[in-house]
Amino acid sequence: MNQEYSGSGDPARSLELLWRRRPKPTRGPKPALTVDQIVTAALRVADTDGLAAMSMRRVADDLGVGAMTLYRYFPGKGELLDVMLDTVYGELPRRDVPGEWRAKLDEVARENRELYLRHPWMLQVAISRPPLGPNVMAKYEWELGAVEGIGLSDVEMDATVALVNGYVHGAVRTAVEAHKVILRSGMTDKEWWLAHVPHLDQISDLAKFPLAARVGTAVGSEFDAPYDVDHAFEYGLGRLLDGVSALVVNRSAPEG
Amino acid sequence: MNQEYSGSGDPARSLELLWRRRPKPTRGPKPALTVDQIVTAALRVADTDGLAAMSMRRVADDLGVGAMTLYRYFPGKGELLDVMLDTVYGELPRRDVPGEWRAKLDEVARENRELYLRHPWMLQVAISRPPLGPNVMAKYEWELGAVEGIGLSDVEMDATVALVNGYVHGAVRTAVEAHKVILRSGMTDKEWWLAHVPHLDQISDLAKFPLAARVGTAVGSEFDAPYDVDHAFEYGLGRLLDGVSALVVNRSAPEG
DNA sequence: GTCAACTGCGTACACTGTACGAAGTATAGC
DNA sequence: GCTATACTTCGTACAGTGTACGCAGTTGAC
Repeated sequence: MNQEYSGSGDPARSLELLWRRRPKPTRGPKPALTVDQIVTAALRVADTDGLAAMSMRRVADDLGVGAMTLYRYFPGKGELLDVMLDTVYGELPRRDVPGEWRAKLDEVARENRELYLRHPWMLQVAISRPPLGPNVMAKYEWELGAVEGIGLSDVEMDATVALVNGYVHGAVRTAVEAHKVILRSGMTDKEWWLAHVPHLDQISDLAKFPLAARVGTAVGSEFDAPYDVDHAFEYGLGRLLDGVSALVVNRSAPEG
Repeated sequence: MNQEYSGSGDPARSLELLWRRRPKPTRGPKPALTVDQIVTAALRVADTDGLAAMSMRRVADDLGVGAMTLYRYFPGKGELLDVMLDTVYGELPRRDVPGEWRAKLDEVARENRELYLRHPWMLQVAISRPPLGPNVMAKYEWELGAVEGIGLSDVEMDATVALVNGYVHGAVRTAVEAHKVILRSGMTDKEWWLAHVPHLDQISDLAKFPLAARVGTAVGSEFDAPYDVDHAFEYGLGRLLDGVSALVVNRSAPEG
């Protein structure tokens, strides 16, 4: 499976694609496709068969054109990924939760989680710099709104949003990988652990790792139900927001 | 660039490789290589030229053998990656910091960070299930030791360690990607932002995203020095440990 | 009518992991 | 010492990948 890279070519060309501001050509044959058609087809492939299946040839095949045709619309695969990302970010409801910052940040985390679960291929795209399309901009604006006016500096606001997003990314990726490996191997975590323990114990006395043996067994026994994946997510998010809370409280009472 | 997958084949064979417990063959020609030699060569390639360059052919070339020779020692690339991972985990100093759990968890985070920075290719390996080699076991044992005896359940201990490790993984990956993209594009974040803003403002009124424009500019202006990357790491880690602290304090005084 | 701009796309290149099978070598058992 | 067998190295082949290049056909501007 591939970890793809979002594009970092000519800014003007990228923004043109993201905002669909490409000037229509006057001469020459009418283009047979549109950017939207290609993005839709690519998203269909990625959603159903995963990012690894989303090759230029496969997307072109699904559209009934030759592979090289796509390069008339996108400079390369990276730019196509950029537009795919911006497009799915448009699915975020971006609800404005009433109340204090914590409820808002919580909503940010949950909506992002839902989005990742709906489009797991997103987790495999390394975004070095965000594609500045309409939906990415709106997402960032909405996320910053959750922590605006609570006493954080601009840089701290960005760091906080990035912290939450980073957490959600990592947590969902772990959960999705865990699920995929169960499908691939046909073994649950418990079965996997139980298949290894006898060999491991024979090769090297497990008593040398008492905590690992105890906790590993406890985790293996309890983490078979999907409930526990949700539970792990809630646990981490709770800790994270508690941590942000400690900072915010500090800022509200700067005498500390 | 590839995101590689660690192997999930036959447990007995994998453990044999990780612990170097392969029974020596009696008949036939003497093997020209050892597992350690191959792992060392593979690590050299990955460390210097990145994970994408670490192909079976390249490693074999560096060893002066044919590509298929490696398959006499490893079932596949995934298993080679497993042994590489376990090997580099052996570089962790695993210092026992005196004092309370927070200092110990802090040390866990910092040592893991150092390791990722020394072997950035680790960030691209999707570990669905950890390779249960000697160093991975020792690492897990050491990490659990940081949160043992402070009132958490076994599952909570595992979740806490996973939370810290997940944070470090995400934070370092972001920092490393940011650094790589600067080298690739020849632009700092600030330059990149300043190259996009004019086009962006022309395409769509930036005033529609007031927070994003304000914070984006602030972040772009301030985050050019390496100091700030460290600062972001410290900020996130501080928040995280604060959050864990809130839970631990709660457990110490169960009347809450 | 001509030309330039534009379209789709076939072919080619340098890669990847690894299945298969051929050819050579060292040893266990006699 | 001979042979069968287990074991080695490794060349070739296959089905993929992104995309550079260039050709052929189509359209609107002049």
